Amino acid sequence: MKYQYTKEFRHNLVEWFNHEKRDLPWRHTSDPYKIWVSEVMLQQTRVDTVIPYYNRFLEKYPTIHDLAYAPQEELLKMWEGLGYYSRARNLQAGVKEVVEKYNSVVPDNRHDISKLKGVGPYTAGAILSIAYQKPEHAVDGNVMRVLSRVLHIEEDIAQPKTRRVFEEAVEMLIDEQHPGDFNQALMDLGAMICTPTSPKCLLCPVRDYCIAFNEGKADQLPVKSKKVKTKKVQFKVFAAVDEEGRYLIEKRPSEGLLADMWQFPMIEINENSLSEETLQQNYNVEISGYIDKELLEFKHIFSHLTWEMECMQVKVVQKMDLPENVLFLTLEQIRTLPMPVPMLKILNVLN
DNA sequence: AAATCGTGGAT
DNA sequence: TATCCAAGATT
Repeated sequence: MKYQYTKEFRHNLVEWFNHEKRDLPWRHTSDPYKIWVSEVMLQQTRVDTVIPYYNRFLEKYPTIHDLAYAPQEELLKMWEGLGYYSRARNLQAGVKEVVEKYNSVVPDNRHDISKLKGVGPYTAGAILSIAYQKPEHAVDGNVMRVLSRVLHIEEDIAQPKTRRVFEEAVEMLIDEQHPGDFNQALMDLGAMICTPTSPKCLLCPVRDYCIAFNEGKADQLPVKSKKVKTKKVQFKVFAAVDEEGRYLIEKRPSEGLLADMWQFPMIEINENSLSEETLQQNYNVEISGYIDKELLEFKHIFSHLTWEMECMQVKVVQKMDLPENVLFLTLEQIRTLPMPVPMLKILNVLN
């Protein structure tokens, strides 16, 4: 874009934002901690999904100190259903570092803030520009889509190295007087006008400066390579209840998928062995009978894999030594533990 | 660089 | 039903 147009572009964009921006909870604060929480929750997550989580979370943890020393189990319960649970643990680790190393003041420069757990290039720029009015780029999917059209950039936005192209574009265009509004304006424009499909170009405040619109190519951008489809894994899941109504429950490992979340025991279906036998061996219990062999059947789709679950309710007899991270608990107790959505589905069909 | 890491809504 | 995808970060 020619330099004499950049001034009009940023003015029209920010002016549009001032009139049309959405009223969102995190837009009623300038507390860097609260901005931080919102930005982490919003990573790969829709605004409508985040809003109730954000409100509950900040009611529970009003200050950075409240979050820094919260019990991890409680923290994960607050995050339950939001997904990408490492975000919660990284956020707490980052917050704790700010409390202990920076005297509870969130750093106001990219060098320091980028070292915090869970704070990548986008989140760093978002906090710096929105909370501290620093002229820093904050390039997310919206920004890449909008600018790929405005500037007619055809690089594959699925390629990691492409982000730098858009960061440089923002550095050229950004309103240094209102950097937070400018960055949020690009994102709101992407969410409300310059949408992935059927962009509302006739309502766009910057269509005069949009190369793709003026060439009738808005719907052909951005260029994004496709991803592979999910792999399928089949499990037998056991609601294994003892004579006192307590269920076998286990905590997942602290790394990898659904880290530190609790689940009913699940055995990957194997051609060569019975899942019931594996359950008894792995958990050192004895199945004494079936209550419901077809309690529930469903599939749960993650971003990169699909779980096909066949759930059954069985009677079990406890033995002496349970493995680590395995407990027998009542349903009431289990409901206080953080569980992933597929396990909540099973919990919901038990009395 | 490419995989991993959740969930629910839209098309 | 299938696919995409939404304010990404980590490894």
